[in-house]
Amino acid sequence: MNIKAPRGTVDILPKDAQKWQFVENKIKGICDKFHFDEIRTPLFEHTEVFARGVGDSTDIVQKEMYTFEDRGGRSLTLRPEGTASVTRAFVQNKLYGEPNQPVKLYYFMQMFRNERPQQGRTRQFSQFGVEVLGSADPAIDAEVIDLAMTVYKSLGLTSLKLVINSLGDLESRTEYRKALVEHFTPHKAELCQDCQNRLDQNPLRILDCKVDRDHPSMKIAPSILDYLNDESKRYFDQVKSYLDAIGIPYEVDPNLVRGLDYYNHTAFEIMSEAEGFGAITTLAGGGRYNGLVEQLGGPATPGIGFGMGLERLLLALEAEKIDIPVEDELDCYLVSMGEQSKSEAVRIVHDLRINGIQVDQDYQGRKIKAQFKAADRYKAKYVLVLGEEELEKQIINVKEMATGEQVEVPLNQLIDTMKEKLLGGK
RNA sequence: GCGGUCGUGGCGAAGGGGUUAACGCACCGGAUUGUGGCUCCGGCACUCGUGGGUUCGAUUCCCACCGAUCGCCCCA
Repeated sequence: MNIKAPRGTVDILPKDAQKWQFVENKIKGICDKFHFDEIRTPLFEHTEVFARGVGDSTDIVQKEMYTFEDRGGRSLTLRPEGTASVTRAFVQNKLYGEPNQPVKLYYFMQMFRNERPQQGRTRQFSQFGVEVLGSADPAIDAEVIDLAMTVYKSLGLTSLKLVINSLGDLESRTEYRKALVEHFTPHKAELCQDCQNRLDQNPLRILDCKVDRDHPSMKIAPSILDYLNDESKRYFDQVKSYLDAIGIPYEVDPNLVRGLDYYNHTAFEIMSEAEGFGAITTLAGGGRYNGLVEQLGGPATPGIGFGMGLERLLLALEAEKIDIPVEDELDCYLVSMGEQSKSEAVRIVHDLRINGIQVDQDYQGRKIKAQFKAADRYKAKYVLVLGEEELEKQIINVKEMATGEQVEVPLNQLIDTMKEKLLGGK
């Protein structure tokens, strides 16, 4: 039997799980302020959802999906990203018919992509994401970006860079695509294999190719910004002016095209510039996808969202040396000895717990001294000592570990006493 | 899919062809027959990722494979 977790998957052990909880709770609090509601969708979808939603020409669909057949011969795929799934749910459940529009959703979901793992990239990973469906107001674009930035800032990150671009509407994009094909075709033979394919399938993606980055034709390639029609240009300007109004600095990068097919108008990416961060610096990416709902069979509905990598968020926190508070103290530890005290100990532990007191005891058959050592290791604030003597007198010894002071408490007053000490009498 | 580095106890880590594989941390027991954090003493790897080869003999040398990790393409 292979007892190792599959490549590209990791266990999140208790110490780290606390960090995850902290981060998740923080983010949920922010989503609440922004008035977003949570959505949860299935771990897998019919393969077409991603093939059509994400786009056939993308790396995700072409080589990274975990696709399998179920027993009925249906092709299913573990979700590689959130937007297509959420949009499918939006269409299927007719959320476009809800009175409250736009529909503002957030999610915490596991994603799966079959890639070679490295720092900040695993085959199963976690994303926090947001999708707003039903509004084409540039102010909501700014709000979505604001939400992402607020998450990072509230956790204490400072070395961030927001990059934005506009891919324009369908008309602008079509014009631009034509111009790019014209521009690159004479150089086709000099481009990398990937880019030669991209020229036919998705010429925009040539722009963010790292291999051909320094090719002379790249530097003089037409810019999308020159091909935006008036409406697209106005939309982009408004998004930028709202960002200015909020006070979020950004950098416009005409080469930022994003990997997925469904984007138009606003595209953005947030990167970490922290020292010692790995080779992968993208923390979050997103954009507007006004045609996606229709593509998945719903009524024409604009949408915008982003996906934020949580593993990368935690890496960024580490890189900026931001400590996440980890709760590692224990209110009480009960030390008992002797057969008779054991059943009394079991009862006391139960009673304390249902009265709101955190307490644990020994289950290893340890001696007194070792039980105290354990209590010390657990950073117990109080040790409750129960032995034959105490039992006989119907009392229990309560020792405060920090001071070493120990007092006798009648058994029937233990709960009140501990509530008093730990919960301030509440 | 491709390239670099690495693979010795729970963790960190030394070593090097030859009777018992350092050391540190952690853990367990004792000194202290019912009280922690300090100290001292003791215990804790049928064995050095797996398989094969060289050799009288390999954890140490060679090969293959597997795994981890970092990087490339791309992305969260």
